Amino acid sequence: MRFVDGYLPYLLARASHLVSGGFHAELHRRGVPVGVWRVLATLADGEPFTVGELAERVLMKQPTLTKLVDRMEADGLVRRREVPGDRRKVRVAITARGRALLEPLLAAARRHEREILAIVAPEEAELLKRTLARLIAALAPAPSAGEMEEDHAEGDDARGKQADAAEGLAQ
Amino acid sequence: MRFVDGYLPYLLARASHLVSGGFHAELHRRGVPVGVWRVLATLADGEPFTVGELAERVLMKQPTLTKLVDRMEADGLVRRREVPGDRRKVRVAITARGRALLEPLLAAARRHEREILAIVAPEEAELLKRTLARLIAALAPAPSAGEMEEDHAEGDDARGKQADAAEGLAQ
DNA sequence: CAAAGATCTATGAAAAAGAATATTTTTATG
DNA sequence: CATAAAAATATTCTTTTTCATAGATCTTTG
Repeated sequence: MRFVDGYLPYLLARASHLVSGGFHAELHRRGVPVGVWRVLATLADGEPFTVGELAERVLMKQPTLTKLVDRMEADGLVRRREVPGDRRKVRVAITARGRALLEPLLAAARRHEREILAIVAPEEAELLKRTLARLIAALAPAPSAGEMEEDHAEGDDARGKQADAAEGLAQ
Repeated sequence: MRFVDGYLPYLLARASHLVSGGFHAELHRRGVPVGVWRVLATLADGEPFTVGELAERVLMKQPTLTKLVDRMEADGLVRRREVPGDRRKVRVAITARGRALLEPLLAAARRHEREILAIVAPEEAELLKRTLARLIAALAPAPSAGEMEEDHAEGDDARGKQADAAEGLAQ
């Protein structure tokens, strides 16, 4: 057996690549860049994120995301709003237009996920998700404990959200 | 819970990103681009691959890989050799120089993988790998049944090695 | 409280990736 | 067998990403 075939990082990378591949093809047909999808999906529930937080979540470098947000803002898909307490930060929120673009993509994504999940047994799928979540929790940078303020009054967007609990970070 | 937090493709992508992240930082310190590592690791056991096969395995587009191979060939890390039966194809093989660069990276990669595996229970880790392998097998393009000829006689390279790392690093 | 350091986003130049297509060789077809 | 279609790699041109750093604001501390 070749080295990479048993190497966890490679298995993860390849599985990720293949799993996302099908949906990315779908995005491509619709003319939606992958980054745009990822940003919109992350902002789906209406809670805005700062550029840094968002970059971390969409797995991009901060300058890359800044420029992507520039483009998306120009297209009216998201907008920047200032953060009350801290004028260095900027929060990125989805707009109604962004939501309109996102909606059918979300539906397609759910369909696609179902196809993927059909490949493995249901309990196995559950365990897979849990294990991945554990890896993520153990490796993701700790949210700096001040990230859970609640004050972003929605302007043009309706939404409710649910800032959730502090991360485990045991290990 | 946010949409993406339960969405398998995202869990895979983020876990992959975080898991590889630590090692990529190590590569960066050593001045080795990620693509170079991936190509060398894929060629580690000496078997050469055509550009297309290699691109599929290292998760790059073919033109991207062609250009990476150009650079690596210029650096003497790999070399192209023609394929006997088909003059369209080119096989990319690791060189002694490439192997020399790879060796310590492999050791570091094994160390890193051990750290990661320590996060989850051993049986869980095994199941994780198996599940990922199953997804990959189900989604990867079928090898066209003619890919398994054996004739790559090594020219300038010594073969067979086994740099395995000791290093505890349990946690 | 002023200065130094840290944090956050943006920017600019350089490198890499991507899309489309050219080129060469192989395979299939009438 | 000639020609059309397919396949594999390379190339060109454009867009995106990356690296390094600037600019601005916040935090710490002597």
